[in-house]
Amino acid sequence: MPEGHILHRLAAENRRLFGGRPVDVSSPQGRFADGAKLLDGQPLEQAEADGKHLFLGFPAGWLHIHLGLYGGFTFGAAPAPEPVGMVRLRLVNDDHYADLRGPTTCELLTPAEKDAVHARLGPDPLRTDADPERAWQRIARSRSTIAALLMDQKILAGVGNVYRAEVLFRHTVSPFRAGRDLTRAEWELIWGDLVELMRQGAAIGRIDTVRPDHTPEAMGRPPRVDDHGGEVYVYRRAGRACLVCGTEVRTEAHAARNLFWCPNCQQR
DNA sequence: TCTTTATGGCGAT
DNA sequence: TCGCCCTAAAGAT
Repeated sequence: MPEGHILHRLAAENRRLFGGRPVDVSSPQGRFADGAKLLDGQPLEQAEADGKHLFLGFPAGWLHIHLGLYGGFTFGAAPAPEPVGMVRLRLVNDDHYADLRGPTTCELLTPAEKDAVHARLGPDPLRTDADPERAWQRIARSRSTIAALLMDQKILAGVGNVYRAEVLFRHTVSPFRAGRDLTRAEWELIWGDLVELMRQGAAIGRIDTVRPDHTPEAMGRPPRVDDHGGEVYVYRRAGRACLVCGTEVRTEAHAARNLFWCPNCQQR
């Protein structure tokens, strides 16, 4: 269930549980057996995220993990139980274990290869070294829709389908507007909002985007939590009433991903 | 016991 | 734009 905020949490969690001490590394499923053997018994020295990429630093190299659409970590207290299902990677020390299932990527990289991954990513709103100007330069010149641009990891790293839908709603921007038709002021508000929303998402571990004045409580409706565990305006709310104006929220496949928007609040 | 779905991304066409 | 890869859980039959 990974957008960028989750990866930053995972970096912190791995650092907290395994940082600075030797880790038993294995691949119960077998698909990462060779890499696991190289890392087994080494201390975890560093952990960081960039966009949706997670990097765990060991003396033998950087373990590069990308969760893809449905990869995920589970953590628990030692002793680790018998692996359940397809456990690609297992990290264990005296106190804790972590299981990784279903990642798109789980590989060992050299420092140069890791640099190459960073180089092909746009600025990540959750990183202090992010330069939003790099993203703006590309958006301002692009004929692609802002919906497609926000999801393009070369333009902006870490934003996924939920944050895309929600940040466009919050700024009443139609997903179908071309990047080059956005004003600089609109972009600056969107970027600033992403920084704030994703920081909060990283802090609490779920995506909440509904402003206090639009919560069900404030609107006099019964409380509600969406499927993904947070409160959102439009993501996966197709056919239901917009929390602001009551218009039916729409959905449509756009570049192979489901897009959600309010046709009244977000006019072209 | 199936089929579908998912907060991603890649390569082929 | 399409098919495909990774996996588990929910929904349909």
